[in-house]
Amino acid sequence: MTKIRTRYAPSPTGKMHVGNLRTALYEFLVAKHEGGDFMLRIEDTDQERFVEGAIDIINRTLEKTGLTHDEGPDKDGGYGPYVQSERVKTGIYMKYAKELIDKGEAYYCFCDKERLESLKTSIGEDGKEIMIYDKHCLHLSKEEVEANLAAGKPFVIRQNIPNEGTTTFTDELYGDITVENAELDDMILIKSDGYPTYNFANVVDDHTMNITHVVRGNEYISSSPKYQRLYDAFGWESPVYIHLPLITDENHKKLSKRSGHSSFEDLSEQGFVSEAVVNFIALLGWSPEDNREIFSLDELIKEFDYHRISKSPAVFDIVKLRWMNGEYLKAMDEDKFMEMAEPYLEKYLKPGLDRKKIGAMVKTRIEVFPDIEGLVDFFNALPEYDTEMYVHKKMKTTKESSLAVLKDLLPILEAHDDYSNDALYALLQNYAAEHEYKNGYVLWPVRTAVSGKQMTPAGATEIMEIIGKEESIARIKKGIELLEA
RNA sequence: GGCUCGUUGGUCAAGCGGUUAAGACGCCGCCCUCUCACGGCGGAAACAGCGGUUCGAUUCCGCUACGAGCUGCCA
Repeated sequence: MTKIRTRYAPSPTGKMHVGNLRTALYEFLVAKHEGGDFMLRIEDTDQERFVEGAIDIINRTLEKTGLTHDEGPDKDGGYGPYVQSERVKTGIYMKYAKELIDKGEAYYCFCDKERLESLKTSIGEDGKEIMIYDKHCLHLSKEEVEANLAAGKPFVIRQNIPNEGTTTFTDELYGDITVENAELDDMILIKSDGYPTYNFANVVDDHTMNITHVVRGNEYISSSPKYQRLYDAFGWESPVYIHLPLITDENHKKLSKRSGHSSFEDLSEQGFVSEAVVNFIALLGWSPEDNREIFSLDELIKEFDYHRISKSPAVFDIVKLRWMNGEYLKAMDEDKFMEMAEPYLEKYLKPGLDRKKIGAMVKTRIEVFPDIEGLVDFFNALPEYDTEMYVHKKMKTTKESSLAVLKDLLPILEAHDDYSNDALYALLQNYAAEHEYKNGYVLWPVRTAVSGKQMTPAGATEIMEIIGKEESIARIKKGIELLEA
């Protein structure tokens, strides 16, 4: 069996969309699962849409996600160049286009904008326009074509598709797909600027670069019959096609910038770790044989069987991604977690607080790093709070009981000097036992007083350990004051 | 409008003619517990509709509905 070769062929037009990232991931996995090669090819034939810096984003994203390519612009594997604009200079596309013209499978077209415009017909209420080229230039005589060319008249080269018959191609997931040739437009192969269209370049490149498996988004299914005709016209063996289902937003529409999490960069900024993102999108449209959900990239390579890719579109559920990210955070070793959490802790905590202790508290309680802010804010300063918080049914506490406990405890805590968690806990537990109170009966009011919050990432005594004796006493006094008011 | 593809709980999904139709997220309840979270246990919740084929359809076929994609000198 020949070695599998796949390619990720993005056009450098901006951020890395998660749909594109998933395509890249699947292409990578299809190849790596069988020990094949994964290649990066830059499709920049549309100079108008080219965005400066977009190639850097692609490279950076691929690197961060671990989708390392075996060949690409920066890694020659003997099939270069790997950037289409550079391939244009080699004349490869024009050469193959002319070959098609010789075979009668393509032809020069000199129609100008106005004529093309007149071919448009609008349909439906929304004023949508469609255009089917009428093969006008196909009927030009050889002499006319020569004359036009000699006169330097701008031209494009179109694919010649007959009006009769059908064309069939085979997708690994969707099976045979057949369309009437009459439905197929004579698409442009070479643009008037001499650049090939994606439609043409992709066929020429995939063949000349020896790509065995073409993995791409579902949106290409409609044009695949045209590509198939190109392969057939050249007499080339067509690659294995694997078309991927769409990823949509919660409204089942194409993921857009508006959703706020449509690109890998957005997600990184929102505090998601790349391993979780990769794991999550792997499961958007593919599932393993067993019920496992947490996969490292290496495990994905091992388990990935492209036959199990689904055919229906998937909604990008940010809530589940958050859960998965939380799983990654919990499983992360302490050092790495602290390293990644540090910038956030530093940002959200005032100096002097024990960031290491607080980081450990927060580890099982956050899903993404920015969640830290809302959990630790009370360490910096006691927030304003409602004394209703002292009332807790299960702890059997009321405002009165809380006030009594706090007043009772104040001198004890003032006299006590060891503000370590263990010592404080022993002290309070002891106090509760002496008075035959349940632990919660005394700990609830203390925790409320020192935090001013309904819920905290730590217990009363842990909080006191962090903020220290002076601040603890001050907050308890404040609590007494509020309760007495 | 035409063509193509799709349709299992709110979401991701297993299933590939006979099942009490998995599992996960989310939601709810209980337990654990110095609150919350973690963890453990349990619950509600689905085969789009209609016709075939078949002894038997979520699974196969057709139609309808709904959704999506394509219909660019964009990819």
